[in-house]
Amino acid sequence: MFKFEVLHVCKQTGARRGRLTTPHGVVETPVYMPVGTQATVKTLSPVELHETGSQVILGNTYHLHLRPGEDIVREAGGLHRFMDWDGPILTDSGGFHVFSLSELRKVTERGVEFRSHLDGSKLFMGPEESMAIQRALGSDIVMQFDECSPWPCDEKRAEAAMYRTLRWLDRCREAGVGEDQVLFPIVQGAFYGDLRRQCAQEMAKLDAPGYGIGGLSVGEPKNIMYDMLEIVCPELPENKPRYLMGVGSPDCLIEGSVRGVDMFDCVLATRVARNGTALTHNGRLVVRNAKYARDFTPLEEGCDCYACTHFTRAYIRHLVKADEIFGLRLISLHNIRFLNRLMGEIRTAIEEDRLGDFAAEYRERCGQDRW
RNA sequence: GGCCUGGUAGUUCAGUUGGUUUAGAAUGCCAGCCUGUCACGCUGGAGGUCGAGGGUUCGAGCCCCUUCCAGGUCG
Repeated sequence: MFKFEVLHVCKQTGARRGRLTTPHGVVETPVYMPVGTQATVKTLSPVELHETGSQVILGNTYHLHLRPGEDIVREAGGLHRFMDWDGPILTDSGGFHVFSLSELRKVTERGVEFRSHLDGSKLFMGPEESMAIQRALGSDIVMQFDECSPWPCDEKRAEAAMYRTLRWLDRCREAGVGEDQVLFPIVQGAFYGDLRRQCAQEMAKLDAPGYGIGGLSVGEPKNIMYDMLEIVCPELPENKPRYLMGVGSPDCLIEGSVRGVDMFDCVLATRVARNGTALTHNGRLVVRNAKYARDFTPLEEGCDCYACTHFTRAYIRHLVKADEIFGLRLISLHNIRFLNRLMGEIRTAIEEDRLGDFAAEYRERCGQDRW
């Protein structure tokens, strides 16, 4: 029921054009996955998500565990039915969030003791707990419970986290996932090539159904992230999908694909949307800016999304300035559509063996930090 | 017409017995930021002849006089 095929490898770059088959549908890769942390991609309905061409979305174990609690989701018939999304869902393990969101956390070999950001209550999550929660959620792809190192991070600490992630992976496998679920290990090793290589090699031996690459895009320069990808990807099995976690600025999606990544997720598109920034082929467009007050053109000329085919920059700017929710929805809709279209262009470029040219063109047009 | 009360950033207001240098805040405005989303914000910036004029004083947004404006109230 779960399968990944590499359909074509770009002759210019080695990038992969693939197809992932899950119990809830087929996913063409490379793919961008919108993030629905709390069982919703903020401001958008599942119908709208489908209209943006989204193929698979994320849910977050940490958040859904705290609220409403996985027992309620299970009673509802699983996450798909609970939120009425019939496509594939990938769930994060909660490992990252007990580090990034929770104060007063205490990491031991058994797991992580942390305090809820909601009410301060003391909670515990380890590999077994994470697996149990994700089984209850019923996602298609389950991520292992891992330990993510911060940026910067000394090598000793990074090594310890990497080995602990390997040990926790064993326990996740032992605890097991549901019949219609698959478990992805997560390659750690911070910003040390040797650690990354070693971790990837160890995990590759398991011939897992797919692999996460974690601990990147946590504040380090992009070039370091790209270096790590160049070390990790060649070590992973060719016929298994590679998922670069938390990455999703347009330039990173392209550079990641070039280096052999198949799946991406990111909150950036929806977060910046809620702050009045649209993504376009010419870089970011801060539609909130005064210069768009009388601009009666769409966010992006030629875009086929609902926002661009019906509304102007002037109108959307007005909505954002007036704090109208509809404005945030329209930009979210556009941004997700934009990334899905971008991924489509990347897939086509791979099929036509010209992703290298595509990437070069993009770099020239937008530069690295204008996206 | 008489008597009160009040006029300080675009707006709503603080400004202690007249005395620390560039008169503060909120909001709005302008800009930047946001990469496995607690939250949605976070950071910075511009903006005031303190209604006007005169006076007292070493020194006035604060005190005095005149005047204009707004609101209230009495005839």
